[in-house]
Amino acid sequence: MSQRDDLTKPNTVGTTMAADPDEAEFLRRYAASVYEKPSFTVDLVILTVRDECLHVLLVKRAEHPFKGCWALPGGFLDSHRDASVDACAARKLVEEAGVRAPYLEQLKTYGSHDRDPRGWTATTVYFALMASESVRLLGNQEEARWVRVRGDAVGFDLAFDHARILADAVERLRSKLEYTHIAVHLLPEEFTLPELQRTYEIILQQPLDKSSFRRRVMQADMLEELPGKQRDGSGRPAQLYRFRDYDRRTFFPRSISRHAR
Amino acid sequence: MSQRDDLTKPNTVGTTMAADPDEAEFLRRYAASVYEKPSFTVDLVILTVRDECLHVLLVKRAEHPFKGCWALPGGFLDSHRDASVDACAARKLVEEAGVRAPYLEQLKTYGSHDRDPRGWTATTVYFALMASESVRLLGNQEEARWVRVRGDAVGFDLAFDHARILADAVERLRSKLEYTHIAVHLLPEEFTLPELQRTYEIILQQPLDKSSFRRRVMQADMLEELPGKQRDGSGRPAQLYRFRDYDRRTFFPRSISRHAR
DNA sequence: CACAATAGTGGCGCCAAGCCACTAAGAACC
DNA sequence: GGTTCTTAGTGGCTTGGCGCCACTATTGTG
Repeated sequence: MSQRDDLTKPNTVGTTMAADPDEAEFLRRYAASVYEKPSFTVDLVILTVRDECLHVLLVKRAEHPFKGCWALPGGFLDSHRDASVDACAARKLVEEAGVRAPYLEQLKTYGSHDRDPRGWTATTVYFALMASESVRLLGNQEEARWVRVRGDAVGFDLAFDHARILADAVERLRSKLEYTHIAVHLLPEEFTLPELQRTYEIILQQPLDKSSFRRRVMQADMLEELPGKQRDGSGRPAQLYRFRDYDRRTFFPRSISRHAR
Repeated sequence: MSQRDDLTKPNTVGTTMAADPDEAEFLRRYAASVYEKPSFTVDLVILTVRDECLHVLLVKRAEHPFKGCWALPGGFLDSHRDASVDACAARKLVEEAGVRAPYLEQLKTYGSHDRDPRGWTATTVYFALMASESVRLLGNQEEARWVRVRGDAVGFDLAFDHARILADAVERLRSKLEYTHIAVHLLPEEFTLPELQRTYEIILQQPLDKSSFRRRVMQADMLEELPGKQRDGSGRPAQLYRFRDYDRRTFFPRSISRHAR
């Protein structure tokens, strides 16, 4: 405990500091931490399903470094406007994608001296799910675009460590899909069971059995049947459902078994 | 996309900035984010099992705010010494608890304007598991102490939002115990199956069936039998085992069913 | 009216977990 | 030395959810 550099900070320095043999070392390190706080940003992995494929929202960087390169949307936390990291993520979601309140969850924080050529940065990454129908991109279409995700990557390089971050987000989405309901956030409010199953299949990249899937979903009692409503296609129309409670989290008793782990 | 305050930063300002109607607004917000970066710290929830109870390592704060209050160990990231947030957490683990390489996993990042009375701070929290036998507390015993966790809290107030953080860490530990092997990190290298089962029971706060537990663990093929070795007590001696591969992550095919969810 | 296409149901077997009774091996006590 | 206590370890039956697959239902189309 002799080398603690804990939450003691600026305003109290000099007031309650005891004369201590380690004081010089303490102050040296303290000064360093004060004057070289890492830059702190919040980035978003915004995912949706369209055209039978998982897509991620990317923006083209207008400035160096990685100028012209595609990157995850995000940016500096504004301590004046953002009451919390969560609030910052919600703000950026609105500003970048013009979306009301889809699923938003903190993924992980990435920070190192070399992830940004300009020096030490930390970014807290959130991942968001939304229905492709509810997306209206604001601003210049050339700056932001939905990009198809194949496997756990897009087909080209991303700025910074964003490729790694995207891969982590996709893996998290996959593993959560195995035992939770969250795929409903990738669909519009009203949807059919075959549509929901197709969404799971697209993300898990594996066909699912119709009967097992229906049993699983219906036993979880998470859907509300919309009486009389049906959606037609080329075959028999399918019953429309609505997700019952967007706040409740439903866990399935077993994971969907995946052949290749 | 008109209000992006992305990773553009100091050294490039003025060099590649285009004359833009939003430039004034951009610079105002940019300046704010540069001069008011939140303080960035790393805190640790270090957990162990001793005396049939979950314990967390707490330190007594020597400085304001919350002077004299118990808090999670942690402190400022030192951008000179810490190559990454993970490295910072590993360093603090050694400095605070004098431990080599136990289980260490990022939990979550907490950041807001009001979690610290001095202003905007963000902390990335890690949680660590270790065998109580391998713990040797360094420094003054009055500054750091193992504190019993009842439910998901200690019996008194903690500094900052550390009570909430502790509760989140305990919940994460519980949910991970339901489908992974990680409780082995709470035991010494050599242990018996009843000891492992007892560890699960203590953390899950629920008795487990011996037969089911043994089947589950043995089918996962994660333990190595230490031939001839037995540990004796008051009854029949139990077989000693060693965890086979500390890097591999084993998932059980089904969760342990918990009665009260 | 047959047929294609998609939605939805039902039944069988498997597998891991719950539950519980049983055996195994040592210590303590008489 | 045998009985009893205590804890370790095994085995068998039941249960519940999922994989699998066949079957029915309801629409459009030629």
